[in-house]
Amino acid sequence: MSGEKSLNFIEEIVEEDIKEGKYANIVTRFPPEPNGYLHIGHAKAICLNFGLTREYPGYTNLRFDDTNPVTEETEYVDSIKADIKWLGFEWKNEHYTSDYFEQLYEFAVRLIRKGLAYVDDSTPEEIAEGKGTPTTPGAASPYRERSVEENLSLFKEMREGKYKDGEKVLRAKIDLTDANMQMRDPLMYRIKHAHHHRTGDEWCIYPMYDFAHGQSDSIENITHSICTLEFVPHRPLYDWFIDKLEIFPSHQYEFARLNLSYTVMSKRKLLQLVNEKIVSGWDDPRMPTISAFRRRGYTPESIRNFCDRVGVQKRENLIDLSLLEFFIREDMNKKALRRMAVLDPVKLVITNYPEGKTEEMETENNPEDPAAGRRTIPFSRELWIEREDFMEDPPKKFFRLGPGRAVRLKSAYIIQCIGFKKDDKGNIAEIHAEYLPQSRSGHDSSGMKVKGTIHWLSIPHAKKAEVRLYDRLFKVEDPANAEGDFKEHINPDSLQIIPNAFIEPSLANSEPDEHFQFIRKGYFYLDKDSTTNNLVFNRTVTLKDTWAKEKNKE
RNA sequence: UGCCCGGUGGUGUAACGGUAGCACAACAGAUUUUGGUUCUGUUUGCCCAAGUUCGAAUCUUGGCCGGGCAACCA
Repeated sequence: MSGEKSLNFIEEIVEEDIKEGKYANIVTRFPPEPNGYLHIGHAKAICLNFGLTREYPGYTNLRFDDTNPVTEETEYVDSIKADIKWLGFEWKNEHYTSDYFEQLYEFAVRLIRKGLAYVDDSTPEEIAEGKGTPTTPGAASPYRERSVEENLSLFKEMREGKYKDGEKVLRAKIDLTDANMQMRDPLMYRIKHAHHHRTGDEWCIYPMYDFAHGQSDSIENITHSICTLEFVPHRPLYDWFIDKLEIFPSHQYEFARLNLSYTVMSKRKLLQLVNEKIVSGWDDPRMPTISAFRRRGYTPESIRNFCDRVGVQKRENLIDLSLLEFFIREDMNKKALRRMAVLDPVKLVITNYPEGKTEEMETENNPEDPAAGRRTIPFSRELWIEREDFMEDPPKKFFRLGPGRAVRLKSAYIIQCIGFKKDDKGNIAEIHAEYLPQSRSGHDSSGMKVKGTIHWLSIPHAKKAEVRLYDRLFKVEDPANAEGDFKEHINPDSLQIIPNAFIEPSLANSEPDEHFQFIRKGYFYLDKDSTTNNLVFNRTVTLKDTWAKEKNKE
């Protein structure tokens, strides 16, 4: 295989189907339930489904699987559409399973007529008991042998609202002894006197997912119906419905869902984090949702590249968070404008620099992209530098400031530390240094070489901003499968707010959608909480930090 | 204990009977006015056992291990 891209197993199937002439065009669909926000796991499914119809002739539908009115809301419909578009994909048709309710009802009637479905008055407990266990066969319900006529009229009455929630259900009549639990007379319809986000109060019976999903695929002529592994045992049931109903044979293929380390991926758990206010909302930048990644400063490209790289397979997986971080760093390195910001300031006084003097220092916006241009930054006698860039008693490998040590101020002068002051509590309050006038950036005739370069801001010129630093939401790699409740593993330091960070003047006019690198600190993105008077920056991701590793070795 | 799915370096993912490769991570070095970027190099792997074959990660059989299935959820 010389340089050819290797295909995943679904692409292989599609390619084979097209080659054999089974289909001239393929149709796929992305079928979210509007009961939560989309997460990075959905992104994988989106890239797969929409990606397939980019590579091969055909199209992809968006279908909202809205068969459970109790949990579904229009807010979720809107967020899902926005997220798919943001990721860069377009659907051909927008459908809702609820659009097929009448058709599905008719399908159910058809099965009753064939003697393949019956109304059951049993309680949920009785039905559960009647299903048996994986190792013991189930037993028939006493209502299993009702006549077609009786079933027809009872089902009609169910629809008409004659019964209360839970009083009756419609079940498929298959085989209570099947080794596959899904085939033991599964429920097709249940009664729910609930308001539906689209059909309102028109219906009081709703189809189960298992009776809606496959048929909806069939109605839309979906050729390759792609879903996750947990539905593998359901496939024989879908095939059974298709066979008995004699409708378009859509085929289901299953892949392993994406798991990401240090987070959770189930909508139920994410909803808990939102409802219990552990995070500020579905788009809290610590969440693994698409809207959270967007807010945090991730780009569609980075997420698509990530999804490409993780591949499509049937084995369980737990992807390293560092892989996702690699892709956003890769993208940001090309795009982000470099800026100076001091997050934890300490004052530096250049004692031999004239008081009141200001110089404009020129510097590049992005060393990786000359087209990004250059800008100037004001320099003066008193500067903010990062507290961690000074050590009173530094080790040999510390290439920053310490008594007697010299560093380059990025795009400005080389300075040498000549002393420092402490406050009452023993904290460093002020650092004193002298600069080398001949060492000005771009005009350096000092002949001096220094090992380190640090960032800085002129105190009289610096502006303030709020900066939010995020870390992984959980302390353990796989919180969902860790000992105890997943919430016990929340990382208490996942959010650090710096209300008064300093930023360079040019940053004061930041526009939304601009990505920045705060030099030596990481990539940052303007948060939606920003106002003209109070800019808020989210840290998208840190830079790789080999010094941090070096420090940890001790 | 029934049925189904799956096991390739630390994590992902290739190989389609013919030299186990790629990415991330890790480690070492070079370059660097970001301890970033870039570049170079290194470590680490076919779940086990039999069989078929000149040759097996790949095919067969048996084991072992992991996951899923018994919601009026999807």
